[in-house]
Amino acid sequence: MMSKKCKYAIKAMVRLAANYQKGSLSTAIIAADENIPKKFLEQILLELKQAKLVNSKQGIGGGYYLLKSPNEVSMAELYRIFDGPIALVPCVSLYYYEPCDDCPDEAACYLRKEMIKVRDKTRTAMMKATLQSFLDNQKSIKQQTKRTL
Amino acid sequence: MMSKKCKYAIKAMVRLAANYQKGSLSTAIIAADENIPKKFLEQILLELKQAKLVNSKQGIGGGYYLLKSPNEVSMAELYRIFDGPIALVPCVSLYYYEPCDDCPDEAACYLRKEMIKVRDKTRTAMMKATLQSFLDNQKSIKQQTKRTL
DNA sequence: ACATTGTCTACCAAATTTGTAGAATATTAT
DNA sequence: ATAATATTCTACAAATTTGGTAGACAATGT
Repeated sequence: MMSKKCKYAIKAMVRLAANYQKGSLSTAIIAADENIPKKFLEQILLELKQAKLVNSKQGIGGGYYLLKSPNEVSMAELYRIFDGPIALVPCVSLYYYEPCDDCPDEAACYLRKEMIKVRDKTRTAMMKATLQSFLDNQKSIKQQTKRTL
Repeated sequence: MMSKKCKYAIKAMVRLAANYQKGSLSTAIIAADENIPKKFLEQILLELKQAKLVNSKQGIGGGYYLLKSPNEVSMAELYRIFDGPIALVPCVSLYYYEPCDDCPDEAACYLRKEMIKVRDKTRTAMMKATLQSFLDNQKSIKQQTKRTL
């Protein structure tokens, strides 16, 4: 499971993506719109700034804005920032590699091959899930509810 | 990431799979072979028994043995027992469904579609990773080290 | 000057993880 | 019978992670 922090980050990023190149959004607005505790969201947005995914402006009319195009930011990237490795075991992680402490000889590990397969499938799917794809979903959902009215 | 408990469970199950229909193995032996804290492993094996994946015999010569064929038990099943949902968010979990508490209207959630895709890819890969596939890996690794000698 | 908004650090409660401890129970060999 | 072996069951606990809150401070626009 993904942490709430990570899910909040995704929702905040989608909100910023919807506002891409249209100025900045305040934490308060994003928090209210997306149902995220404001003070918690502040920390999250700071981390996103450190990761160079967003930038901010202080003062009245200030807030956060996306630095990259919505199709350049994926769930995989956000997951790694907030929840760490996508891999199920550290010894097959691409970005957070560590030897497993219960594993005396990595080359002899009969788990790795399947762990790598799982990682790759998950990773690919998570990389395909870009902010843009979320925006597209949002749009098509809105279209659908409009039709049913 | 997978919990250590789950990883231990997989290793223990592979060990039992290697001994399938050849009698029972004691906790002590499995713990020593697979580098798992014995007392912790006891708890794990009890949970596996409750899940009807293994059975046990007490007393001298006793221990645990696999109830199902090695190709009938997958990593997906073990993951669910020890780490819960494979899905990244509760609202797309097949076995542990729950509404997300930050989500007012599930039908309007623009995250679900991609979350379902990720879940399905991960799930499929985890279901393909059966105890038998681990045994096969183990065998081919042993063959390989034999050739390099 | 003042209201607004982000920045930074510290703190905190609850849950989860990763075990350990020990007594009780069942089984088997002698 | 009894000793040895092995599972069963319950409780406990330290360390880490999660999901936040609080408050002082800094920057910015009007």
